[in-house]
Amino acid sequence: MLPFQIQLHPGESLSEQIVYAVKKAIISGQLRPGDKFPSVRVISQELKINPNTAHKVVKLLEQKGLLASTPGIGTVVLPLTESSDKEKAVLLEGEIDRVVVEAKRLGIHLKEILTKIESRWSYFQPKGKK
Amino acid sequence: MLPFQIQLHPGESLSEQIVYAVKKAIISGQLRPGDKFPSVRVISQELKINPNTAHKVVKLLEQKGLLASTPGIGTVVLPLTESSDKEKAVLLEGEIDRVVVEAKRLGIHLKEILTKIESRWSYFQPKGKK
DNA sequence: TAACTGTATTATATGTAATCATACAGTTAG
DNA sequence: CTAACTGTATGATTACATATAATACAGTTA
Repeated sequence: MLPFQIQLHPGESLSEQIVYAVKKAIISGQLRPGDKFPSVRVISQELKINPNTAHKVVKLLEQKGLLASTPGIGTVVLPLTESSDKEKAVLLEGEIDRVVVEAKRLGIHLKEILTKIESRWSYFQPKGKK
Repeated sequence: MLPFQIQLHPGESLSEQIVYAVKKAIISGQLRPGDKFPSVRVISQELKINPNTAHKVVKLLEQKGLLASTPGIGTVVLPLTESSDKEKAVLLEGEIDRVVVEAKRLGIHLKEILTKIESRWSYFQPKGKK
């Protein structure tokens, strides 16, 4: 059993979908700093994907600073780090604009968006489990 | 001169980039309901892209209900329509989650996100021009 | 009629994603 | 030491989406 949930959708990039699922698991506390991350081979077997694709996922998440790999040992989950202002700016200008543009297109009101953001924020809030 | 601004970035889908630029122009009031939309051939010349790609853009925007095309006549901008609850749900579950997940990963606070959303909301607000 | 519109077709080049198959080197339990 | 696990690297292949290219056709309008 993998330490994150994922339901693969056809048409989208496999690796991107998995990367996103792992991100969710980490920020929601399902995967905690220090936790052992499943090996490339285990992931490929569980998800029935090619080991190369699984390795690509781990490599991407390592580049983003979410995981750390050591040859011969394995991969572990890193603590969430405060990001630079530049990284923040990229997010704020990119992802947020996308939400705002789509919301306006669909005729959704500002208040509705703000409420939903807060709602999802709580949804992903780590619970103190275990 | 095209009625929308765009600066093409390499690596991303041409058509998707243009579709997004047009969306921005419409929701910000740069393109208004009833306005004539440039022809496939004009777009292809101005942006130096293939007519087929330009046509694909128009077709996509028509499917999403932003434009309406009539053979022999041309293409016009449609008014923004209230969307169904299903469309809203898709946005809210998809794009919003993406923002929330990324924000949490980068260690940004909820308040910061809400403030930025409001800020961008005003930024795209149509001004009463002309 | 001429010049504009949207639309359709077929072919081609390109880039990327994912697979398959191997291989190598570091670590660790037995 | 050996076996079995780790991450990592490489090359070949398949599949698919994107964008281009070159035409062609039909409706509209001055």
